[in-house]
Amino acid sequence: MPRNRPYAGLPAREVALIGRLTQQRANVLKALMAVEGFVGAQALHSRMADDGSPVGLTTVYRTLNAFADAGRADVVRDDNGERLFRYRPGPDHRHYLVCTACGLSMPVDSGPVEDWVEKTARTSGFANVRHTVELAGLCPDCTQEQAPAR
Amino acid sequence: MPRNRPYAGLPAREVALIGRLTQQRANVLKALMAVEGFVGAQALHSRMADDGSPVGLTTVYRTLNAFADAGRADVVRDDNGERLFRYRPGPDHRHYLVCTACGLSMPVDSGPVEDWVEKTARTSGFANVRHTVELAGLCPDCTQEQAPAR
DNA sequence: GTTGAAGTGATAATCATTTTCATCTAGCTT
DNA sequence: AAGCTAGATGAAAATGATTATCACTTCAAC
Repeated sequence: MPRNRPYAGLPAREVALIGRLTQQRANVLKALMAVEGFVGAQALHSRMADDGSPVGLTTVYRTLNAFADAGRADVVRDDNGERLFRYRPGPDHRHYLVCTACGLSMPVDSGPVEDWVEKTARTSGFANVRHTVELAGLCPDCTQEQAPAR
Repeated sequence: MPRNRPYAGLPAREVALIGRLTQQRANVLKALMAVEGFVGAQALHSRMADDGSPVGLTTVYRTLNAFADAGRADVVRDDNGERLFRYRPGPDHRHYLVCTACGLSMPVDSGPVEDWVEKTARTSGFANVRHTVELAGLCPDCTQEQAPAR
C-alpha cells in the first residue's frame, strides 16, 4: 500500500476541502462514498473496522462534519435524532426518500418543492430562507420483509 | 384553586387524547398553549417552574410526547437535535416558516407540498411515507434590526 | 532533517431524552 | 364514603449520540 498517497482514488476536488491529507480521512471518505444510502457515524465507524480500516470514532465524526460543512455530504436526522450522512457527488441540491429500515435512499424530483419554497419565501417577507425537506418510509424490499413476518 | 377540575379552561377535545386527567398534564398543556412559537421540553419545564406550576421534567417529556403522538402538536428539531414542540389548535397538518432570530412562526400554504409528497410517495413504491418540511429564515422585523447594525 | 501546526484517538464530559421504581392518585366500584 | 388498582408522577440513574480534552503523532513547509 502506497504510504504517501493516502488520497489515491479520491476525486481531486474533495481533497482541498478538508485540510491536511491523512490516511484516516482518506479512508473515511472512501468508506462514505462506498455506501449506497445514508449512514450514521457509528455505523460507518464499525463498518470500517470490519473492513480492516480501523479509525477512531472521533475522527469519523470530525471528518464527516467537515465534509458536510464543505457541502459535499447531505445530512438528515432519523427518528432517534441520529445524524445520517450521505456523499453528494455534485454540488446540486437534492432531496431523498429514505428507507427507515435499511437506509436506502432514492432521489426524488424535488422541482415542485423548490418552486414552492422560492415562491413562499418571496411572498413571506422573510429573508435568507433555508428549507429542510425529508421524506422517509419503508422501501419495497423492507415492506415485503416486514409484512409477512407478523 | 379548584382541586377537582384540573382541566378547567382546556378545550374538551384535548382531554380525551391523553389518558387520565391530572393536574400536571393540565398544567403542561396550558403552558404549551400559552407559548407563541416552538418550545423545547426543558425550556417549558423551567418556564413552568418560574410560573409557579412546577412539574417533573419526566412528566413534561411524557405529556409532550403523548400530545405529539395524538397529533395535537408539531415537532421539529433545531440544529442541536433538540426537539421543539408547538401546540396545534386544529387537527389539520400545517407547515411553518420559523424566524431563526426571534422564533416567530408563520403558517404557510403547504398545499403544493402535500400534493407533491403524496404523489411522490405513490410513485416511489415506498410504504408509510412521512414527511418533514421546515422553512427557516429571518422575519421582516429581525431583518431590519440586523441590517443597519453592521 | 527539523519544526510547528494540524490531526489522531482513547477517554471523559455533555446533554437531551428515556428507564426505573417506589410512591401517589384519579376515578371507578362497592 | 371507603377501598381498590391501573395509570401517573418524579427523583435519580441509565442511555446514547456527539463533542471536548489532551498527550502523542504526523503532514508538509522550510
